[in-house]
Amino acid sequence: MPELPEVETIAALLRTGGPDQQSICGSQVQQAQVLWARTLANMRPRAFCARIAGQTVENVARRGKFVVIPLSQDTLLIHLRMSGDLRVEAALDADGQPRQPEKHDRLLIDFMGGQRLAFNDMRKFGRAWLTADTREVLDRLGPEPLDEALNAERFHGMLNAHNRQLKPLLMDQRFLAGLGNIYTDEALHGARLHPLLGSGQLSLDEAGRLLAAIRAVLNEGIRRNGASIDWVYRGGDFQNYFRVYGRAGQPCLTCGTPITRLVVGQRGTHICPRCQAHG
DNA sequence: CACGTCACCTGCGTGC
DNA sequence: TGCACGCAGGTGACGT
Repeated sequence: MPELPEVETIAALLRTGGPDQQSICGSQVQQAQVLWARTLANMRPRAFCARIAGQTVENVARRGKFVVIPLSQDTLLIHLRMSGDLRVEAALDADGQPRQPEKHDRLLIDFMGGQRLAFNDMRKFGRAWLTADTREVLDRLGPEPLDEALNAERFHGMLNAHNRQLKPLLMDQRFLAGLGNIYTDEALHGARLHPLLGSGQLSLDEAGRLLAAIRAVLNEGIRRNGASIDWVYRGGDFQNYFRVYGRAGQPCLTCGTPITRLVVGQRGTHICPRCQAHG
């Protein structure tokens, strides 16, 4: 799934529009269709459709990996998990008939004025919440890695408050909001840190390096409109600039040593064994 | 508290 | 060709 840069790209496209689509801001919901009930995290389909109808989209933002869509009464929160995607299209086809859902569409929101927001999610892991109080969903998230209020000293303190394997800690959304498997591997390589290092052992210098590397990969991901892999989210090209992720056996772009793959916390993990020597 | 395992889902690539 | 298996950008519930 989309990690922070992909979610940011998707949210920005919905908020400001793009070459082939308009912004959804200011649009009023005409009706919704729920094609897979479990996509709704906190409501049943009938209640969701009744409650969202008539509300107007005020903005589209992001918090961690959540797409945050404030409406006139409630807020729609969407988490894309592994395979989710959001697209905007015309609600009616060329003949004026309601457009048929695409394969794996789970939720459709039609607006007055003829636009449709479609939540497509092959693996059905994605979730949507409609709530008047976003805190009940977002409260558990850690800080935003790109928030300037976070600095090396604070980050060092956060890391040292635990003694956990570095990679699973970075991917824990309660610790820091937005990193997933790809950007974590890329950031650890950028910081020359092994994913299994104990977070409690990092020095201030290492914490500062790690925070800078996290921001560098996230900012580059955003600048390139995210990564597009296989059938999941298309649009960005950051996948062409990975330095370790998916490159097992290929030379490290820094030192030439073959990249190796290991498993950390059940997730495929890619490192340069020379640049990221353990201990 | 930290870590491992499994569950939730569908689809693709690989090897027999 | 068929089929089993491993793998996939995430998260949460358990058990140890």
